[in-house]
Parts: sequence; structure tokens; C-alpha cells
Amino acid sequence: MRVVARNADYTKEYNRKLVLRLLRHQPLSRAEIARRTGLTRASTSLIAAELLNDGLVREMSPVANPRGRTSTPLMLCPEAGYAIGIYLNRDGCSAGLVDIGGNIIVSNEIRMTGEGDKLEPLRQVIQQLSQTEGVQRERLLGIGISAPGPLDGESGRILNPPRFDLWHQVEIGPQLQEATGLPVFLANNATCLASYHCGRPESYGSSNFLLLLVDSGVGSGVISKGKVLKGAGYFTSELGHTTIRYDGRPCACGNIGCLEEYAAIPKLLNGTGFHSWKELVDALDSDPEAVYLMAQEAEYLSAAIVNLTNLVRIDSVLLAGDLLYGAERIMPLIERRVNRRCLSYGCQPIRVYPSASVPGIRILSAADMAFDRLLRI
Amino acid sequence: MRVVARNADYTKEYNRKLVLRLLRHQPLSRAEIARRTGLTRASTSLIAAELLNDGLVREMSPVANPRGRTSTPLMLCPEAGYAIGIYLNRDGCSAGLVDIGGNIIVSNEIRMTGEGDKLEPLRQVIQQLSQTEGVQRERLLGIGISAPGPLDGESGRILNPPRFDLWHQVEIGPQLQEATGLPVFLANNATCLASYHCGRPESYGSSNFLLLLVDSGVGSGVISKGKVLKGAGYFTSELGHTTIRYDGRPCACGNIGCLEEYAAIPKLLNGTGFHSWKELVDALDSDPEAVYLMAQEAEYLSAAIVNLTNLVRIDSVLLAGDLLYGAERIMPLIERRVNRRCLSYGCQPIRVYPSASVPGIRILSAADMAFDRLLRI
DNA sequence: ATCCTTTTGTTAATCTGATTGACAAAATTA
DNA sequence: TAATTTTGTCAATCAGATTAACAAAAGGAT
Repeated sequence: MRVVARNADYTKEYNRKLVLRLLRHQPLSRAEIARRTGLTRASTSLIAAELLNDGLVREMSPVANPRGRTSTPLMLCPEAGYAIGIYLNRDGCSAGLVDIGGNIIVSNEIRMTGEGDKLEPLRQVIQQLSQTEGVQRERLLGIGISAPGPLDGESGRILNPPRFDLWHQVEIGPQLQEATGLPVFLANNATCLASYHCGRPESYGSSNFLLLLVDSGVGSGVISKGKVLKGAGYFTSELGHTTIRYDGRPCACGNIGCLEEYAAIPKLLNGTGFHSWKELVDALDSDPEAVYLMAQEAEYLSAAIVNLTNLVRIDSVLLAGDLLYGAERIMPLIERRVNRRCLSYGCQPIRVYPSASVPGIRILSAADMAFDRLLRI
Repeated sequence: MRVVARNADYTKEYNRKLVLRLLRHQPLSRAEIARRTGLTRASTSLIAAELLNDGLVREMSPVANPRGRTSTPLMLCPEAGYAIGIYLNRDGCSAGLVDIGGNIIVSNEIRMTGEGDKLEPLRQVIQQLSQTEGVQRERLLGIGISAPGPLDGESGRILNPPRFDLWHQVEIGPQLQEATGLPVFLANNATCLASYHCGRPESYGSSNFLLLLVDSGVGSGVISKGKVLKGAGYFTSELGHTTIRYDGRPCACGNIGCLEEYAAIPKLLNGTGFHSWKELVDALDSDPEAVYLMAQEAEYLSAAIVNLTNLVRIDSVLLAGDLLYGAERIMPLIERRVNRRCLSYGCQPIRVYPSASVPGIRILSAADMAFDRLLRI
């Protein structure tokens, strides 16, 4: 066990990051920062002066208070930092340059053929994005990559994605790090989305939630006490492989009866008259089969959510992916089932919400990892 | 979000606790502490001087090194701190006074009738234990209580334990805190045992493990990254209520098909010729039914463990309770099933071990919470 | 208008911790 | 015996936050 002691350097860095994190999602005056952090106003002033000097923060126009002197809010300069967000999928990727204010400056789509060096197109697009005018090299903080699992976020390696052969066993992290000299952060789609929602109003103020990404598979990202839930070896949650049928169908993962085998949209619709979740939702008021299938989907998901929440209590579930369409129909079904069945001694009931539908969220959430890790304390 | 800044006070306290934690389980020289913490030798010396002065630490006789000057190891004084550990069960409790070196100084058993003030006997035994000769009041650090779940460790309230009516809804934490003026820490048996194993050789060096306590119920304690896994509201894991049969028997918790309904020993043995786990184990070589039942038990437990490890990857499972008897027979059964079915991209296989069988472990693990929390950083 | 109160933001002096760099102490090796 | 290695201590220094004072900027009371 190597544990590091604290010293003045650490203290300074910690407090600086603390202030930056506070300013990440809203502007605050020096006095307000002092109140929220427990720092004295004097210390806050010193830190603010340094951040102003470094060009990370700027003063906004003064704001009147109910009583007393006006305060001048500080805001994070959007141009204080940039990151490149890359969203990988089966046959290509979307990539974009994002500033720390959450604006996509430029973006790009690439299709991949699978021939030659798979990383070459990525290197090119990164090269191109990082030469965007007005972006100084030293302001480019890192590269965030959102990819379908399974992968090893720590070593930056994509493992053995089913139906995703293109990227089989590619050490994307180290290789891009090598090529660009920038830190690379890799996470699966759902974890990436979950991480993006944390601390934002889009997550309804919760810092203990499950993000459930249902489309051709079932992905999960769990935020517990404001941090991505990670186990040994930085393995992140795979709710898609919770067993919900002990005598069920075999899954590619080697187990049987996995949630994904039932709740992934193609699996749910297999053998029915529906070809997409949208089609099913649109038929809800006319076709009893649609109603039945949605109830089934809610049943499958709820079974897995109950198992999760009995292990790591969450207070809400955010739906993402196909389920966003007609979310208001399935939300109460899941909510009722989950709360009826989970242990809940003295806890608030679990709420189900739609996740944020922000334009470009796939690129934004990927890039966000780079910002988040660099402000991480 | 209230997040506190760091200052010199924090730094000092952090480093002091860091050193004390390092010395908790083995003696180390100043130079070795410096190497492990990253502190300079000078700082380590200063901290050590203070700890020596406070009587928390003492010097051992010098030890020769392969080369260079001899080093004088520092050890935590066993009498540096004491805690009272209380293990509650259905009809009474065991209580003991424990020193920080892990020695039980005095202990006591109480039977409870359920009449009158349930807390009065506890107050008396605490009073009595805390007046043990040679124990200064200011060295008594707290009271740790290990109880069958469910309970709310944070508010110190026992909730609604099935088959445990005596303690229904008792606010044991605040009440004993009020009566004694000491901090009170409450956790369920399994969590308490898990926490005790963490950081000790008894947990085989792991800091990501599940402790599975199987007897009349199924309790679980998960240690992830060296800390007890807690969700929102400080809810701890309840693997006993993972669904392993979607069409199974109703459980007292309101769900159906919970692990506990199948794997708790009385449930497993119900309707068989066996009256205890020991009887079953002893019959393994002569009675095929015993073999079948043990395989069943392994099957049930494995199903739940797989679900757990797909959410929060662990590297080992420690068996406690009845399963300790004949553990070497069931261990490989569980190990094989779990590793065959869980996601394990690039991870080491999960190992199953017996938990420590230390005399008085119930009292020790309860008391340990008080020590642990006070050294917690 | 003027004073009082409240709140914000700044400043210089101070405090408190770890670090630096030197050194003595205690052992082994050449 | 001298050189080397490692441990542990000391005084001087450094680097942060804090303290306590103050000026600045508003609103409300007289």
C-alpha cells in the first residue's frame, strides 16, 4: 500500500481545483466561493488572482446583492481549456473539438473501412481538430474516447467487443497518447454519459444514479457519491450482464439469462411485428402487443435495477438511447416495479427520468472526461 | 454541494493519521514510514516525536539493516486507545473492551428478556467495561455495534429486522451516544466483518472483496478499493436480496426469489434429512443428497456473486458463518461457477477463501469500527 | 444629505506545516 | 582505519492559509 502524504503543494493544487470545479457549471463571487469551500475570503482572493492571471477565469459584471456591496462573479473562461471528444461506433466515429464551457467548436464524421491502420484516420482527425484556429496547443488538455464496451479504461485498451470486430484488442489509449502527446481517456458509452450527467442539472441534482443506455445492447453507468463506480482493475458496471433468467438463453459473455439477451431492443422485438422501439411506442394506443412488450421491457430492466440498488443504493435512474423516445410511457412502469421490489428501509423512492437530450452529447460527454479528470481532486 | 478546502490543520491531521494507520498492523522505522508515505525523513521524525509524546506510539529495540545504521521501529501502543465492541443477536449480546492492538481485555455476555428498557442492560455493561482498571477515560475512543441488518448505520437506527423484534426501530446509536458521551458506530454483522478483514493478512492482501456471511440468513459486506461499499443514504450491500429466481418464492422483503430464501442454511435444509450445515458436510462422503445440496448452495451463491462482480468487480470472496465448516469443499465449487460465468476481460480470476477464524472476532470486529473511523482519513 | 449597517474584496503580518540541506550516529565494507 | 551506506535530527527556509484590519460599495434610517 503506497499512500501519499499531504503537503503545501498538494493543498494549493487541491484548493485551486476545488475552485475551478465550483466554477465549472456556474459563476460565483469570491465571497460565495469562500462560503462554499470553507476557505477564508482572503485565500479565495489570492487563488482567484492567480486563476485570473493564468487566464482560466474572468470577472463578470458586478451583481447587486439584497444588502451590502455588489459582488463580481467569476466565471470559467470557455477558452481556458479544450478537449477532443471522440465517439466510436461500429463503422466509424464522430469527433469534435470542445471547449471547457461545453461548446463544440468544430466536429467531424469519419467512416472506416477496416483496411490498413485503423488508428490512422483517428490520428488525422485529431491532428486536424487540434489545429483549429485560435486554439493554443497548451490549452488542449486531452482526448476523451467513448466506445462500446467492453474495454479497459485504465490501460486504454478496447477488449473484445461483440459485433465490433474493427477495434478488437486495439490499445487505442497508449497509441494515441504516443502519437499526440496528450492524455487519453477511454470509457464505455454508458459510463461516459453517466459521468457527463453527474453534477449537472440534467441529472436532477442526483449524485447517486444509474444511467441505462438501451439500444442494440444494454449499457450501464453508475455514479455513486458523485463518482463513477469502479471495482478492482477499474472495471465498470455491466448491468447488461446481470442474470435475470436463471434458466434463460445463453449470452455471448458465457453466462445465461443476461439482461441484454432480453432487453436489448432487437432482442425484445425479435419475432414480433415491430422493427424499432419507435414503432412500438407509436403503436401503444392501438396495439395491445405493444403494451405487452413495453411492460416486458420494464419488467426486465426493473429486475436488474432492483439487484443493483440492493447492492449500491441509487436514488434515480436516467434512461438513454432508444428508450428516450416515449420515455414518459415506460418511466412509471419501471418506477413502480422497482420501488415495489427493492429494499428501501427509510430511503426515498427511486425516481426514473429521461437523460439529457443535448445536441452533440456523444462528443460532449467524451470530451468531458478529459476536463473532468484534469479537475479531479 | 459542500466541499471543504484543505489547509495546514488538515494536512497535519491527515499525515498523522496516515502514519498511525501504517503502524496499525505492523511496526515500521521512521525511514520506512518516510519511504511509504512520501514524507521526508525530517517530517516523519517530527510527527513521530509528537506521537511518542502523546503516548500513541513507542520505540521498539533497534533492528539491524543489511547495510547502514540500525533502525528503531515504532509500534502503536496497544494502550493508546480502547473501544467497546458489542455484538447484538436475537436474545442478547456479547460485549467486550478491546485495545487498539486487538486484545480483548474484558468481555461479557448478556441475555435480554425484552422487558423494560432494552437499552438499560447495554448501558450497564458499557459502564462496567469502561471502568476497567488501567483504562483512562480519554483513551476510550468509541463504541462499535455489530447487529443483524437491516439498519441505518448513519443515523444509528436499527430498522425492521425480520425475526429480531426485540430491537425493532430502536435508535441505538444516538441513545447510547447520549448516555455515554462516546461516538457510536453501527453496522450490520457482515459489513462489520468485511471491514475488519480489510487491510489485514486475513483478507489475503485484497482490498476488493466480498464477505459472505451465511447462517440463518445471508449477509454481505463489500470492500471496494479498501472501503466499505456504500450507496446513497449510507445503505450497504444486501446480496441476500439479489433475485436469483425470477419466478421464485416470496421473500419477507417484498420481492420474490431472493438469494436468502434459498441459500440461508435453514432454507436450504428445509425438507431434507439434515438439520445443520455441519451434518451435511459430515455426510458428504457417504450421502449423495449432501453432495447435491452443497452443489445447490454453491449454485445459488454463485449466481448472486456473478451479478455482484459484474457491477463492482471484486477479486476475492471470503466465506463466513456456517460455511466456514468444510469451507474447503464448497470453495472450489463456487470458484469454478463464478469464474465460468462472470465477465472477466483481462481480470485475474476470482478466488474464494475462508474468512479469518480469530477468537472473539465478533467483538473484535465491532470494536474495530471505532478504531477504523477514528483513523479514517 | 448624512450616518449606520451590511457585505465584498484586499492587504500586511502572522502562523503552521512540510521541505531543504547539513550533520551526527551507527552500522557494514574495503 | 577509511570509505560507504543508511538512519535520525536540527536549524533555516519555503509555501500555503489564516488573522485582523481596512477600504469599497451598496441599502436603509435619521
